[in-house]
Amino acid sequence: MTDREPTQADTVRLAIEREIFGGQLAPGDALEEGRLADRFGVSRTPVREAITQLAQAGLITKRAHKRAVVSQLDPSTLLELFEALAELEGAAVFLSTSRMSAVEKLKLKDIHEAAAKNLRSGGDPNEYADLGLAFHQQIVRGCHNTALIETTEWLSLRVLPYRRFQVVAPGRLQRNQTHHDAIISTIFAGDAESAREEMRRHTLEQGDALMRFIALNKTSHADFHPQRFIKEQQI
Amino acid sequence: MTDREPTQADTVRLAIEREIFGGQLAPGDALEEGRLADRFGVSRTPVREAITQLAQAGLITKRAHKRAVVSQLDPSTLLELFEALAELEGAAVFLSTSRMSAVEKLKLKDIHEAAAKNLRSGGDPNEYADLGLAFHQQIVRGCHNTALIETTEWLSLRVLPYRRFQVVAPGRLQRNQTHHDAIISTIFAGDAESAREEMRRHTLEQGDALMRFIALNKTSHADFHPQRFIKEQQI
DNA sequence: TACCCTTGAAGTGTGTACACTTTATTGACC
DNA sequence: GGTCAATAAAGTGTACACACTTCAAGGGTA
Repeated sequence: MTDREPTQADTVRLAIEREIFGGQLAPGDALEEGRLADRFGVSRTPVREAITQLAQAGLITKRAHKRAVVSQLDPSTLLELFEALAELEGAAVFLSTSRMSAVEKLKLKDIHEAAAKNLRSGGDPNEYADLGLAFHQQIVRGCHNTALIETTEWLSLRVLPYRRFQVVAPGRLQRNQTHHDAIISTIFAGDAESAREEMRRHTLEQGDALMRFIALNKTSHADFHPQRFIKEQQI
Repeated sequence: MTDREPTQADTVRLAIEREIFGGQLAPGDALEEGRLADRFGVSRTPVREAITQLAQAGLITKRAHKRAVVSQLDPSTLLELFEALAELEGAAVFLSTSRMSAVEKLKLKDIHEAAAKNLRSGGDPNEYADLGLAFHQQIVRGCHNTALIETTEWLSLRVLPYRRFQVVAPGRLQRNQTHHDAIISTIFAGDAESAREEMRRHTLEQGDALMRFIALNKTSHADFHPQRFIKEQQI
């Protein structure tokens, strides 16, 4: 949708994205064009362009003459996003069930089994989280509908800073894996409608679990810093 | 997602949008920053910003150091978009069935009946098209999930320049109305799953009809100008 | 003291200049 | 005449300057 060889605006955009996902920039933090320009050693022009793009992607929020801020997702918005995502991923798996190639299905199984192994051997929860994301991504991409894939991943991006989260909730991992078991079974059975239903329920529950976790761990969600939590609470 | 009081960049963006939907700017047309700046009496800076936003919205396509171009939707892309849209609108109506208020349902019925009346009395097909869009929009918004609504409307925007199209296909209107009948029945019956299914089928068929129309009316889709066709072929 | 107005600083929005990339054109060479 | 390289033209990407808006602090008035 954008460029071939990266322009400075792209470089800046990617850098800001990384900082958001990495937790250096937390939801609610303000982005001041001048400082960013200095920090990245460019002028304000490409910074402004990067901010515009990120705003359009929903990752940051911008109003005229006001500073841009990293999008703050309050619980109800988060719930809405997960509900929408559940529908989109459900739609994707519905199509994927009949459209994934043998190779793609095999790769999905590999990811799933790597996750199972990680779980049995008590491996790194962050690695498990990555495998979980890969699992979802592999299914979504299996629908071979670029528009649907891009839309789903666009939405997914917005909750990504929060999604890794569930790894810290006790018992979540095993339950998550059980869901994935069910999903993969329906896919291999070719039961598209059940696959959709399983996926919807699963993603919705991820959202619920996240909500509960937030409610338990913060009195206010105003200064809520996902990645920092991960670091603090991890084994 | 953007501003409160419109900045020049917003004004330009809206103007370009209107020209795209109005057909003055056809898919494939190049947007040259300098000329647009002159035409709107502003400098290139706000024009660039408008273009960036429109590119992110998918309405125009941009690559580094190349001129921006009004997005060209080839048939396969168009088909993908309609398939994705069918899933999204299906998801929305699934939720809307249980979430629409009595007032919202009434308004939906009003729109539907106005469309029926237009059809019986052989009214303006363009008005019918508008009512059709309103029908879909009313259902989508009934799901009360901002994320899902915005995502659906975002996707819908991309096919909008093509969607009005069906009005010129013979027999389409009546068939369209029958579909809407079915959808509205399932909603009022509270059968969410059937509503989803009806909606999916309906939107998919809209896409199919459009594809057939394009195939019939153009040897090449390269210089395909939606709104001009509407004007030429209308009663 | 409370309220409002002024005033300054900080930061965004836009105009303009220029460098760099792409594309079209010309002319030389085969 | 056709092909390719050099060159000019066009257009984008970025830097910088300045105007305008917002926000906060301070001072004057009731």
